[in-house]
Amino acid sequence: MENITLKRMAEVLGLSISTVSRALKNHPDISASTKKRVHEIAAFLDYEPNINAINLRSKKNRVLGLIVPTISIFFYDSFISAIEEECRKNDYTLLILQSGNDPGIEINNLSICRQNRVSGLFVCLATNSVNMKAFDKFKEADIPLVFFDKVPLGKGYNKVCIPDEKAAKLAVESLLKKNKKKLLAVLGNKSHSITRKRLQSIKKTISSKKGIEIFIEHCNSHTEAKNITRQYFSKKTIPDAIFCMSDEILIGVMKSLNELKIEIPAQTSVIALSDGFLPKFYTPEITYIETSGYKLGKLAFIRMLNCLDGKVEPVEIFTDSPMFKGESL
Amino acid sequence: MENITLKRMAEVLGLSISTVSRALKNHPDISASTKKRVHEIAAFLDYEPNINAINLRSKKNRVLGLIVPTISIFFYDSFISAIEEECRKNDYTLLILQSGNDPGIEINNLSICRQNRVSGLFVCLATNSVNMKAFDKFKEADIPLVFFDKVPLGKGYNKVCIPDEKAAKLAVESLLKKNKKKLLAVLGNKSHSITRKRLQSIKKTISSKKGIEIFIEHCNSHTEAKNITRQYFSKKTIPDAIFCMSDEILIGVMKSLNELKIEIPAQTSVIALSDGFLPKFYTPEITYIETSGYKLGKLAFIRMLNCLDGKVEPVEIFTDSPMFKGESL
DNA sequence: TATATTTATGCAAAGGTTTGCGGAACTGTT
DNA sequence: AACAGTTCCGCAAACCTTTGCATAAATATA
Repeated sequence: MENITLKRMAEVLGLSISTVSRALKNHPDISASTKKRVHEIAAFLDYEPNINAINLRSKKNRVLGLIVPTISIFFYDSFISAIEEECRKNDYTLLILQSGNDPGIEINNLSICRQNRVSGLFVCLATNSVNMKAFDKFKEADIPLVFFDKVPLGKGYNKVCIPDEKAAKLAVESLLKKNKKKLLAVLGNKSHSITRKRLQSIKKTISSKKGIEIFIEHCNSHTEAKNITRQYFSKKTIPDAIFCMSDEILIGVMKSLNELKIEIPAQTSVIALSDGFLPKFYTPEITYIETSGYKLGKLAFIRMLNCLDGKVEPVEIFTDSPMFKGESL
Repeated sequence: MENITLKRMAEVLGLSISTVSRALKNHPDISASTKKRVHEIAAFLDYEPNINAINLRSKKNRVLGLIVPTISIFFYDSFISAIEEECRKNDYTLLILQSGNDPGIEINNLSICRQNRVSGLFVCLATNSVNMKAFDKFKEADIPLVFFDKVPLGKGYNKVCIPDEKAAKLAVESLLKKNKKKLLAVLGNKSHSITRKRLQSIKKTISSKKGIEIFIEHCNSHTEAKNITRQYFSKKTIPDAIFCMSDEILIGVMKSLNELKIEIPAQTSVIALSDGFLPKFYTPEITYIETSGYKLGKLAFIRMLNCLDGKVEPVEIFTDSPMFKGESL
């Protein structure tokens, strides 16, 4: 089926292309009657402007890139969901790419983004991304970069983050308030910025109190989290509280506790940083500090719009992270 | 920063645009030495072809659309993950849009897809989509449509599906084999094609057996599933098995069973159709028939490529759906 | 040496849209 | 009747790439 273009409609109506174009945009130069005719034929023929021509002409692509380790994991999916919503509302097209946590693929994805002339880019770094050179090229090209979740170290980047320190502090304080003395903290990959921040905050919060024993463990998957938990809870004296850094870790931890028939909170308390979906499906429901991918997405998008508007000074901003009380403390 | 174009490189090298273009594509007309010079400068300047110009010129967009009720839910996220992988491998750009189960937004999304001149479109219908007219326009325009999961009724569409009948049958048979007599089947929205198919298969499977009691319930969320389950399990005589049509339902059902401290499988058995992620995190692990979004995505993509290759006769194809045994029967 | 062939490159058009500028055709003013 | 001011519309260029065709230079053939 032939594509409907301005040219085609111009022919049909006996007008010039420019007149048709202006009529569709309600340009004041065009008479009301002509506008009416043009709009009618456009509706009748289901005219849709060719976005490639528009982009080419305007040298601006209303496309935003989004690079994420994987789509199908808690947090990222809700982040993406928020970004998609906003893109749709703001007439942006969203180009989603997965890195699979592979820095090589990540570089490739950046190339795809440049080919697609993205106007801006959301990035959650792969675990081992350390060389920021490929990202810096975007900055040089004045393409805004907004990092989220796994963000780079340096000062010169836009970062939209969970308030890691605050959230971890809140969680640990809640445990201390319940007089817990022997804590197990299960954290994610050491090299992640979020892991470092959360760990640091935990240590700092503990340090002001006396007589608290804490075990710090790192893991890369729910399976590892499960195994670690089993080790600790197969002993005679078990921790009286567990801090889970993420949903993925919570899953592993809970699996172990359930298998070992550890009663929550009678034998041990559980608190997690979580997107909020999972904790409600355990019994008892798990108390958690919300780390909402959806909220983070909304925030990241606002920051992106600001960047696109010219506010390019890199900033670091945070979502709120309220506590939701379950029955697990 | 100025954009690097063929023209720019041609100026730098003192060549014509066409020569540069051909050199980059290793056209035999161009001398080896010229090719070398061109490739070098292209690499040096980080040249990336302008995809809009290419698309405009070729009248073909390597863009695939994907419309889904929501990204952040089991099954869809893994479906999307599979599609993204394949798009990346095959040099397609993926345009993901959420309908929020709203037929109005769905129509809008179709319009966005047409603006973006998608070459093909994956669709999971919104709950209440009944008017296929907007979709049929794509068929008229020879833009392949591949429906998945929630598919339309008629014959004339490509459908990539879970083998609903087979999977439901397998699940129910497993329950019957364990001598279960009083079944609760919790299903999703009545108007979904998948619900109808699964229900029909359940009834048929039961009908050949004598003395089986079955309760059919429909719901639209895990909350509803939870409430329904509570009703059934607060009575004196409780069902001795539950069939959960999806992960979302499984979540609600399990929440109720856990709250009521119903022992699985001692007091009641549980079986589900599931993407496979959740069942492993319950204790005991839930036996499930796999309905893999990831596999479905891979299959859908293959079908899409075939369509784009000209094999346009609409077909209905199915993934496999093996059973994974947990301890819940 | 004159002609035919090969090799290497350039010209120009097309794809669809936007927009500055110019220009008819009118309306209204002296 | 001569002029200025409106109103409405069209021309053409630009955005970047690809590609059929033409052309110039170099080589081979007679």
